[in-house]
Amino acid sequence: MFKRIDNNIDFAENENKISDYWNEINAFEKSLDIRKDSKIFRFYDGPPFPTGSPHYGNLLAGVIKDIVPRYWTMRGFFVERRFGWDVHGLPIEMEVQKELGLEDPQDIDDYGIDKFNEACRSQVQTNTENWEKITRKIGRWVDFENDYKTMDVGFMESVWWVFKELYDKGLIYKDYKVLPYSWAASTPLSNFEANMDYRNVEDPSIFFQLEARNDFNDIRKGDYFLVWTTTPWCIPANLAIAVGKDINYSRVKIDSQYYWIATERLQELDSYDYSVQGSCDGENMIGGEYIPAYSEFEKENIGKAFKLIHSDDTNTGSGSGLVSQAPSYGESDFYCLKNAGITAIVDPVTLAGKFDQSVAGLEDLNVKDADNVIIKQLDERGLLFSSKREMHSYPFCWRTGTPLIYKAIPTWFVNVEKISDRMVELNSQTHWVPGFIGEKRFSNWLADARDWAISRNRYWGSCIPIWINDDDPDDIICVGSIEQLKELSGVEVDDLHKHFLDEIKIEINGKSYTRTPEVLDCWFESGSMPYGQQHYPFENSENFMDGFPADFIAEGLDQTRGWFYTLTVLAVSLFDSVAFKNCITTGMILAEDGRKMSKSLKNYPDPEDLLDKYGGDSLRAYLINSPVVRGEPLKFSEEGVKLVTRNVILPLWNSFSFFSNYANADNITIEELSKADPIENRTLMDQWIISSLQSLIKTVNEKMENYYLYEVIPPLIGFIDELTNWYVRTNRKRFWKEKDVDDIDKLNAFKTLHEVLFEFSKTMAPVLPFICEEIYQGLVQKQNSSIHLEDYPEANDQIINKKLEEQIVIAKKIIKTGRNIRLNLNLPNKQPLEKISIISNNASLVEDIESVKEIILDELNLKNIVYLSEVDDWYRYECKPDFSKLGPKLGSEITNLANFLNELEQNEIKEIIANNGLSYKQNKISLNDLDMRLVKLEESKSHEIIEEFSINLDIQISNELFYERISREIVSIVQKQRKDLKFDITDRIKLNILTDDEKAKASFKLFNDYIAKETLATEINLVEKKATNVLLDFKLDTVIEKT
RNA sequence: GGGCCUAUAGCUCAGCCUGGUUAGAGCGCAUCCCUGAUAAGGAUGAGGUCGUUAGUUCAAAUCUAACUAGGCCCA
Repeated sequence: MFKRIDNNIDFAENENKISDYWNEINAFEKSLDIRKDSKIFRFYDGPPFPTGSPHYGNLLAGVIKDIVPRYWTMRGFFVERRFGWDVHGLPIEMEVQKELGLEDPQDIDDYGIDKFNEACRSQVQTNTENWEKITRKIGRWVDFENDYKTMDVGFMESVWWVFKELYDKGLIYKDYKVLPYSWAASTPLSNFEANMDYRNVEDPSIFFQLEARNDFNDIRKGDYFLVWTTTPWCIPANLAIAVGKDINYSRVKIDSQYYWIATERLQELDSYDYSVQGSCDGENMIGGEYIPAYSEFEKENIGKAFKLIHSDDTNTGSGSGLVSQAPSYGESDFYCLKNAGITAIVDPVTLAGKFDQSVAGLEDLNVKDADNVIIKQLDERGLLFSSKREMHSYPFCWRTGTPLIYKAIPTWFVNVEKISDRMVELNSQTHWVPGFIGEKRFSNWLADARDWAISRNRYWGSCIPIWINDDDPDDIICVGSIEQLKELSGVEVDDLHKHFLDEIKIEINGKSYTRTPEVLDCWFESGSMPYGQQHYPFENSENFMDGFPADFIAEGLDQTRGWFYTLTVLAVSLFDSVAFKNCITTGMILAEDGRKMSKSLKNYPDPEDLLDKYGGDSLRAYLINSPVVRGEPLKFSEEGVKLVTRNVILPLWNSFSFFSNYANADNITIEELSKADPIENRTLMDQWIISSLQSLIKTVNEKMENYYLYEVIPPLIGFIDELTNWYVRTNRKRFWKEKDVDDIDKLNAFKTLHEVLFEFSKTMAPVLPFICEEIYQGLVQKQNSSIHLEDYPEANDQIINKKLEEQIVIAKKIIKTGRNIRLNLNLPNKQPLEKISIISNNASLVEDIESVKEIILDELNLKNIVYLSEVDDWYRYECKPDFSKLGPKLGSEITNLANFLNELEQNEIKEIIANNGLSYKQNKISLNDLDMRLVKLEESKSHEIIEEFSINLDIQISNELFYERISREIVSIVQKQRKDLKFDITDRIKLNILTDDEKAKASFKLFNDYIAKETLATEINLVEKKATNVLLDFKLDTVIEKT
């Protein structure tokens, strides 16, 4: 027995029940178990940071990472889905620091690194619960028990292996790198982190003057270079001045002094009385020497530094065209000096962001506080030319909120530049969706890749496994496993965190080695996840390659520089291979106002609340049917989620509840359904909906196999519309026919709908796992079953009937136009009409329409279709060139042709049609190259053109037709009454019709059987009486009661 | 400063790759119809200098260039 379904379903609550059911029967485990020996489809879960609760971007990624694995599982693959956690790194450390009230690294050292790291470990565990809850609510099946965390000892050991492999290949080196540096967190940051908090702040903008040491080309000894900077604190470490070799510079006289400034920046001197004494290009100045503002580092670097050098970054948009260069404090400065052959570097600033003791007057000053002191010192030395303050955008530490500085830090690098060409080459093997992400954005990024700084001066992370000789910094040992560490040090550890390793010394031949203190960038770990999650190569080494590279990964656009990149760098370095074969990249989800979603602005609905309101399926459908799956941004709107619920989920549910309720009412069982006719003996509509579904399945499989999710969802949703608005609506009557009248047709209808719902919910199951499960359960009624254990449907070409599908398209057009005619003439559909004329001389069209005749008659409430071939009585032709076809052939001549065609007479056009074309100025033009349009001869509301033919509705209403109208109105009234009185759909009634109108009585006489049948009236009486309710142009009452 | 993406109806977006003379949908709005599957459905209508400018072309929303604005990533 099929169940009675309450239409007022609460989707969220229902989903919760389904989740429980899945847990009960271990559906997820089972779906993996039954595929255990199948071919492997390898999926990598991109590890999220478990800080805060998941946002819509995480949910979107989760949805895609659910749809694709569900699909391939149903296609018969074994798809392991292990949840991954990226638990190391600054975010967690900062959370813990805040909780423990530890402000800076000194505090952490005092508190104890061991206690601090253990606090981080337990913080991770508390944060993960939220994720599990929401993951369940969006219906994602993923293994939380057999998850991997980057802090697992196995994972960390694999990271060591990765590191050592790279080290052995010569891809790891140590150098200075100028990095965004947070003095408060006492650590260099990634550029990514540095970009997270740019603020507009006021900083000094000063011109200072440095004296030329010697004559050099056009430069005279004693001339001053006007140098510009917005970071005065860098001046003590200044080692060069950058000019642009193609920029023109002027030698200017003010009073008795000579200054050099870019010619285009002379406006800076407008308030001075100056005269230009000469000029030359920067090219000629390169190599000139000057006397630095601070003498502290002069001696050791004189001759090597304090020179004019070229920089591409010099411009004349602001400043003076001469830029102060301090290689320790600016990345471009660092590279400019390197390119100019200057290797000197000085750095008087400590890791705490304060000056050390080397510069007089600046001792222990924070760099930002030093700005003013330095300006004063310059002034005292007569070197300050001018000073003001300017607003500009400056990076701040995203965690501590203090300004970042740039600083040369001893850093461990991966030599990415060495492999970047190979990365680009290999990347072409990966199938990116959408394509432009991989072909353009990611490929460009790989081509321009810079070496990757992988060390962090922090605590909670994988450790760099390098031990350095205490007496010789060039003598280092890279350790690749716990076993090797034991051999070298005699200590066996079962945890590889910093507080377990820092104490371990390696002694060899009387030499003592100590571990380098840095930890690894946590991106190094996320890039290592293919190996880490398997504890490769310490375990799983035999079958590792079965699942590498991944068949599929998915993340947001932001990960092109993150996870996608680190996976690629490491896979190319280790195996000369891509890390993933298929990658779906999603766009960013913005708030409805188009800005970033921001917790403080509260410009978006809370994900959990939203899920509780609309359910996971709705959110899934909304996200997956949006621009994000094409890599474009989505402005998230709750209204959009609501609309999807209404337009997709509800109609689907309604078509199921329709089936189930009527099957229940008629006691139809699954066994009985099997007695239905084979498809080819069922009605055209039955064959049509089945054929449409098979065509859909074909398309869906094609698109899914290529990961084009955004081309899958629209056809799926389109089918729901076909099913509910065409199939169910046009076939309703067959379902509620009385028993014993036409049982086999009824059974066929039920069987068809059952079949279609069954196949369709399987097709839709990866996308909408909850509602499809619920429908499936209702349809199959099998204990411990789940739709997600089924095989995915594959199209059966035998039952695809393209011709029929096209015929229905024509029928739909006729029905639509017919309804329009009724609307314009104020002829409601309840009024039956005698006939419709199809006006065409195309025999095959007549044939097509004839085969779907019944549908048209039914939908338009007509008695007959007639075919008229005297088209001249109805419409004429207008003829234009088909520009897209003839344009390339004729060129400018096409305008003349258009004019020529426009002036043709009807008989001339007909001749063209008869000749199947014409010749025009030596060009043969076939009928196909022309654009024929039909135009009505007379203005008529009942006659309309439909592309290549026209229809005319007979609008004469005979008495008989009007009586029939009345009977339909009566049925409608009674049905409404039944509904208002909350009668069950199966309740039989006694019906009294009260009226004294002659037409109504006539109608009753003719149609009382019809009325009785439609309203399930077992008894029906006409009572001659004055009535009160107005019906059409008379009065009539109906009274019903249950029998 | 660089790379990539976006700009089309009041709002959200198709169409652009492959140029073709009537630029489409959904929502919203207005009017109407239908309803014993309906937190529904259907129809009709109003609503567009296709971001700006220049170019290529017989023909530009579509191709090219520059510009403007926004986004993402990088510097």
